[in-house]
Amino acid sequence: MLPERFSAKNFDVAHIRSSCATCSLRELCLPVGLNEEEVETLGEVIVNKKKIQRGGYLHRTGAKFQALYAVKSGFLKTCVLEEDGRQQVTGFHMAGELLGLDAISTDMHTCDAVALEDSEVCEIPFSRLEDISRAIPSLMHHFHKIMSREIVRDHGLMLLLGSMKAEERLASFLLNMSRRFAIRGYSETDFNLRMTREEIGSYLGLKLETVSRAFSKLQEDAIITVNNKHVKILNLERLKLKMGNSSCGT
Amino acid sequence: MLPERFSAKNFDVAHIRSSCATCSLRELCLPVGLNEEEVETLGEVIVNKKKIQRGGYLHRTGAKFQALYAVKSGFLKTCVLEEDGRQQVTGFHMAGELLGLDAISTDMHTCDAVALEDSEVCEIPFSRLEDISRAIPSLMHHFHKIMSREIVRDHGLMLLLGSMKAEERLASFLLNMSRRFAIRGYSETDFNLRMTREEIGSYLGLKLETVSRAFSKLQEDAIITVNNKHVKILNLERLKLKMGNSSCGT
DNA sequence: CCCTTATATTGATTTTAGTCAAAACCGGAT
DNA sequence: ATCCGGTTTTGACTAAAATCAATATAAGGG
Repeated sequence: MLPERFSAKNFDVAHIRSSCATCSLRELCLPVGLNEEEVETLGEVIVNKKKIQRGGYLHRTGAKFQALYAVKSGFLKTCVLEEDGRQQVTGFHMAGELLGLDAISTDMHTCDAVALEDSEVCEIPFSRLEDISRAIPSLMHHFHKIMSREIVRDHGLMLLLGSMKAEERLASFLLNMSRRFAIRGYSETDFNLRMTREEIGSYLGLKLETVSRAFSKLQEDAIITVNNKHVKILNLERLKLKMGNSSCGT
Repeated sequence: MLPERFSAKNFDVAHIRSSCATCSLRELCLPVGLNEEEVETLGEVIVNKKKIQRGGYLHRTGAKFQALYAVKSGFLKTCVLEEDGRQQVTGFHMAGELLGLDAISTDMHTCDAVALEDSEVCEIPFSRLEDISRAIPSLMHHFHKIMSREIVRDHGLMLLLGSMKAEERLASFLLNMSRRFAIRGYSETDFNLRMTREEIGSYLGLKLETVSRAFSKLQEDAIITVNNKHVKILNLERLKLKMGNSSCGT
């Protein structure tokens, strides 16, 4: 039931003092293999727990950067906006994921982070994280990996935005959601989306009507069923095929 | 003539022993304000200088990650490819910029890096950079800023790919090139592009014909002149307007 | 519970970019 | 200089998604 990562050998849950630390550790140190003392050290960094109501902002563009945020529970989106009001959702974020990496660059947040459902995050003061990184090289290295992974993820999204058709984009998106739910121990074929068609569209570079049509098309083809935000994947394999081949099949 | 950054107060060119170090320092430590000793230390990290011929690969997808590369001279592109042959140029890179950040994530390069003209790069062994970061906190922090900036850059590109029309994308691209040439002391209104229309198209999520038409359109409107790879920006302000407003003006 | 508002679906039409094809152009090699 | 392959431009046509518009459906507040 629980995600596989929770069984990591070097990790003993008894050493984590707050449940808040747990959430950050999941992303930040579980795969590192810290010893008990190191986990203690890190646990001390993660101080504040914040609750954000559905629709509330975790941070806004331009706000001073103080801390990274590890999502403890809930679901958030991040989005950047142009002066002319154009908006782009740059990501959806669920438990165990890290937010705010973009803000290190200029000490200001470059995007809005909005809760799509009531959420909890842990604050990780960044300067303290850097200090501790010096003492724990494996933590530093792991942090670098996390940042790098974010870059790789963005490149994947650029490929999607630059070269896929509407249906392929949606298939890709659904498979991504599916995988992330699976990692967290939820069903990979049956889930509720938290975001609107418009938000999906923004993320995928499509208008909401196009997203809706793409959903309908996948349903017609009996690859998924969709009722509003509730999605069932009937045929994972065919969904993967949809993503890969614009020329092949219907 | 020389970019403004070269006059940074805490930087004395006499302490840099190899010209190779110079190139990396430009990206990696100039803005940090290292003292002389620290610059020495960093200088020792940057060992190999590599030359890559036009058309040659700096690294290929899947290759083992050993080092970051700082571009010393020349011009490179990075691109990711899908199994089905689909390709997306994820960036163009010129002197002073850092390549390979994506590879930290999995210890493998996730993209190809190809020289678009004869180029030179400095190798920065990553594990040594991490070691030295421990000794020089400001260097570590600056490195984090560089990674973060890459994420911000990617978000900008996602906004472009997700919400701009062909002409806006091209305008945005030309302004980006213009700015980067300007930083390096070259003309911001008169330059030669190193990449083909196809590569520009891939980067912008457009087909080469569409790129060509967009060039022609900007020329018709007397905003630029274009002869093959040679571009002159006649009216920077109007070019900026093109980028910002899909609805406004012709 | 109903009412109001936000969200989602579907259709008709227009706009945009992609595709296919031909011609012009450029640059490097002989 | 000339030839050749790769690149660029332009045109005609097609495909895809955006836009406009009308309903339909769901969700939240009183």
